[in-house]
Amino acid sequence: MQIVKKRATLKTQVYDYLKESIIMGGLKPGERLIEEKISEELQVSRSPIREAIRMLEKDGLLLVNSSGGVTVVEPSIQDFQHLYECRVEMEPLAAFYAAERRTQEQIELIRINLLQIGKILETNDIKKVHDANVNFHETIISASANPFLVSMISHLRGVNSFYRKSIIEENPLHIEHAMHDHQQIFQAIVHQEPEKARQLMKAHIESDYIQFMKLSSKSRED
Amino acid sequence: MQIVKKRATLKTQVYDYLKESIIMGGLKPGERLIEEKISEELQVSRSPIREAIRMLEKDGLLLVNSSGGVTVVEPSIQDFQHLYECRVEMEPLAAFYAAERRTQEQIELIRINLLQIGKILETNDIKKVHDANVNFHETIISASANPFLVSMISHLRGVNSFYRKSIIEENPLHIEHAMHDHQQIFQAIVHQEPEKARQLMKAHIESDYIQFMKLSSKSRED
DNA sequence: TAGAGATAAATTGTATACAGTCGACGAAAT
DNA sequence: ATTTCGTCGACTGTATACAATTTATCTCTA
Repeated sequence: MQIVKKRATLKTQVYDYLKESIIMGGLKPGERLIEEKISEELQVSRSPIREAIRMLEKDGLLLVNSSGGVTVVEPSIQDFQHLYECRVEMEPLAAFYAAERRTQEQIELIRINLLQIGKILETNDIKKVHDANVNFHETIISASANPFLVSMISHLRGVNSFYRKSIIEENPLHIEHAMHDHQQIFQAIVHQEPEKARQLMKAHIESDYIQFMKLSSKSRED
Repeated sequence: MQIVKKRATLKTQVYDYLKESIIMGGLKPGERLIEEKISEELQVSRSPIREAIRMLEKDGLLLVNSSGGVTVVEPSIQDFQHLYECRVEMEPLAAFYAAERRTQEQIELIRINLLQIGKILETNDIKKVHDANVNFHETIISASANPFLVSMISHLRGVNSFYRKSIIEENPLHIEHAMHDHQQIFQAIVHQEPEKARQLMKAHIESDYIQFMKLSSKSRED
């Protein structure tokens, strides 16, 4: 383990900053990024900025149009459908391997996470509940101990976060329901029941998807 | 559809060149890339090279070590195992959606591809057989009409190609077997039987995996 | 007024210069 | 001989300058 943190390079910092901005909504879908503007804003030359942009492009968060300009992606309903078609297979797969390979520490991490969610629920702090939920999923994914799976799912979840800010997670009923799912998935992982973990996770993601489709069709009626 | 090809920028050309070199083996696993060297070799400044490197890094083909230098990834047997754990779920998923969504043109593409393989087989040109096989898979993946699936699988297949150059595909029995699988998968897609296509593809990839594991364990004994 | 060119402004693409960092090599000290 | 510092060379990181393109603006014409 490295004790002294490696000095972060500018390109890394710019990358993190832009990614955060996109996911948190500071940069809106469809918005164009101007290298010079970012350069002024962050007091950094264009070189590291351009490298960060190339990375975000590969992450699927930025889109280059034919004439070189880059814009924040604008996921369509169709995109979300495609996203879920992937998530609904891959996260259960991660749960499967997590059940096989999880370490004792990882079990503890999840246990603590679940306890936290319980407490946070009482405070009604939606943002924190959401973060804790994301944390639950990420811990399981990383417990799958498959780097490809980890990277692909985090890619999906990155794009996914465009809608995560929306109302879905604020639906109290949905949260209760999710909590219950999480508990069950946790048990399957603790007891090393891969197939069960997979199926529970699949049902969980599917219910998330249905929830999303309901809300998005409702918002289109408005 | 854009008729006139967008003038390729240098960063794109460098990216393509390096990617090709890595996949084709001109750049060997573990080999370090020196920006200045590439710059001289291609007569291009370091700026576009650096951008290309950032992209290849995200593709999982290059690895940055802690002190900044980049090297070509050296996939371990474990990596291939992880790779297959993903492929064995995702390519069948692609076959599933391909069976649902394939267009008439795509069916024709696959049909032609299968005919070609038949002819090429007689000539014993291993390289061409291999290319045609890759083509078969790629057509199906793109027929799934899910951009996330397409991008993730092509990512996997990119890394996968490190071993594709090996003997596996040169095993004549394996080729015959693969041909048979391909025919069946094609039929399922033509008749729009998603679940059947999925299962056939799964069996197909699994047999590929078993083949690979056999060969790799054999080569370790040598 | 709409449209076609012609300019100018904005923005990206590429090259180059220079600063900072890491590692190898070697000399001095023990 | 081994260790410890320097020092030098090789690279990478970042800034800046300039070229090439694209986009906006303006003017002229029909």
